[in-house]
Amino acid sequence: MNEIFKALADPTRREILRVLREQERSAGELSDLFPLAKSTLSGHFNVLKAADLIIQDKRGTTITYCLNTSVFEDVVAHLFDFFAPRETPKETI
Amino acid sequence: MNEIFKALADPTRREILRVLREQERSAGELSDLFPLAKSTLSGHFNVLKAADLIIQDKRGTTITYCLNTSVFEDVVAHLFDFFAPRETPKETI
DNA sequence: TTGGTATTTCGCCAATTACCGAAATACTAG
DNA sequence: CTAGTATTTCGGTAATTGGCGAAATACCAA
Repeated sequence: MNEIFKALADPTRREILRVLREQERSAGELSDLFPLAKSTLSGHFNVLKAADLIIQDKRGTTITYCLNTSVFEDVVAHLFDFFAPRETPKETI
Repeated sequence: MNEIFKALADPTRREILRVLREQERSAGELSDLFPLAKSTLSGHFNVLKAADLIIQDKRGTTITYCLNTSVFEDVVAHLFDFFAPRETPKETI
């Protein structure tokens, strides 16, 4: 979970996730949307992959990334770790 | 919102929030719970304060910190920015 | 005012991070 | 195999970050 929060700390990576929320895109398409070097974007993809926030799909020389929404609940659950009211434990009964 | 995600990126700060979720505590009490220099903890409090994640209450020489749960919904809402299914826009109608 | 306690600020350091351009890798049509 | 495209890896840099100890600040009882 630390990886996820670390990944979300960077605004560019959050923007990448926002874009992928609309639809999956190739590395090239993503790089066209950001004023950054392709190598930089590649590094960001690695961080997001390591955090399981995106999924990579290789087709020939093209790599497509899509959002991994299944981690969403995990993130929210962990947010409850420090944001939920103290009465939460009882309410779960 | 960038401040919040930046604040949440550090495990120590997340732990601080977890502790404050149980109950508010003074800077000294918090520092007793972490194997870190008081100055380091003070730095962490500053980050959390800047992100509006905690609220500071001064009483004499004692400073008490408590969790600011009102930002929780904001955080979750922003999580929807990149995690919500693409159908969300319609469902909000 | 002094001394003691509570806490923050400051200066320094090592590690990490985001960014870049060049080089390398992966793939494929011709 | 070659050339071209797609993408990543690599090495370098500047900025940021988390940690520390010392100094400074804030407060208050005596």
